[in-house]
Amino acid sequence: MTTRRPSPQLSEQQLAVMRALWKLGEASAAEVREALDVEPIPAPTTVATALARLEKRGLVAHAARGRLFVYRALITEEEARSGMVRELTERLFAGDLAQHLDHLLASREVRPGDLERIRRRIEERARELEGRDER
Amino acid sequence: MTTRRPSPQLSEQQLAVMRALWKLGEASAAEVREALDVEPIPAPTTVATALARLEKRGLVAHAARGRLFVYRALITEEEARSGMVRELTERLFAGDLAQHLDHLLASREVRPGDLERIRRRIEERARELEGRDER
DNA sequence: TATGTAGTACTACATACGTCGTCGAAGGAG
DNA sequence: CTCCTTCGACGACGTATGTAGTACTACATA
Repeated sequence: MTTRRPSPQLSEQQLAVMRALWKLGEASAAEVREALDVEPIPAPTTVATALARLEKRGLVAHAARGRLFVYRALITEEEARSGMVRELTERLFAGDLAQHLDHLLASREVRPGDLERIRRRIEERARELEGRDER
Repeated sequence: MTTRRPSPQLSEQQLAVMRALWKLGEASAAEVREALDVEPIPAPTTVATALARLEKRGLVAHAARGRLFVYRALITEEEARSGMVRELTERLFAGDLAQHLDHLLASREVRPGDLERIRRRIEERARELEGRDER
């Protein structure tokens, strides 16, 4: 079911915060800050602000543990990824997944190994879709 | 070499303006506005502001034709697309193209027809990458 | 009990963007 | 020559975001 989900557009900094939460599960602002993989490490208040804003957007939530706030992500990494990728497909390829795939395959950085890997994926996918997806 | 290109992150509205320019080649702000595929159609000044800001970012340029400004895109649609897709691959898949492809193939919206199409694409690509030194 | 510390809340400032209103100059219509 | 229309220049306002200082508060400790 397609639950109403907040828009998944995340900036690099916001993604960094979410990644920390995905990794840690639950964490205080300070712990998130420790786990951030960015440089320079922002001030503690910066991280707190980022978390508060993400909460306002409905992407994270917090619970009070004593007077410490413990945050957790409300969407999974996979959901965030899917949303952002879908958004790009929408924007750039009018929602046409195949065009998006085409574009990637045409890109300069494709290596022969990638093709092999994708071939296998396609066969897997084809088998998956065979028995199930008829309407 | 990789010429320093302006960051390709474009919002939906900015993309709409760029699309108009790509379609028209050269156009005044009013012509761009006419060609915009958005609703509601923004005020003329809104389009002018958008163009001015895109120019500040180095994505478009203008020349005076009489007292009218004629704008043109400084990047191609393909360049914009590539930049934005690359950026997403970077952000979400640590730059790993194959992972990005995997993700698309795993997506719910893949249809059997897409797979066929991609299969052919892959074979083309494979031939291209192989016969590199003899063309 | 007096304080220092830690942690959230609030405020602030800058940039980017979507959206326009208004002003002023430059031409065209009379 | 005067008035109206047109178009760029500028400024404005609201939201989102990155970044952080300051204020307030509650707990631990001397």
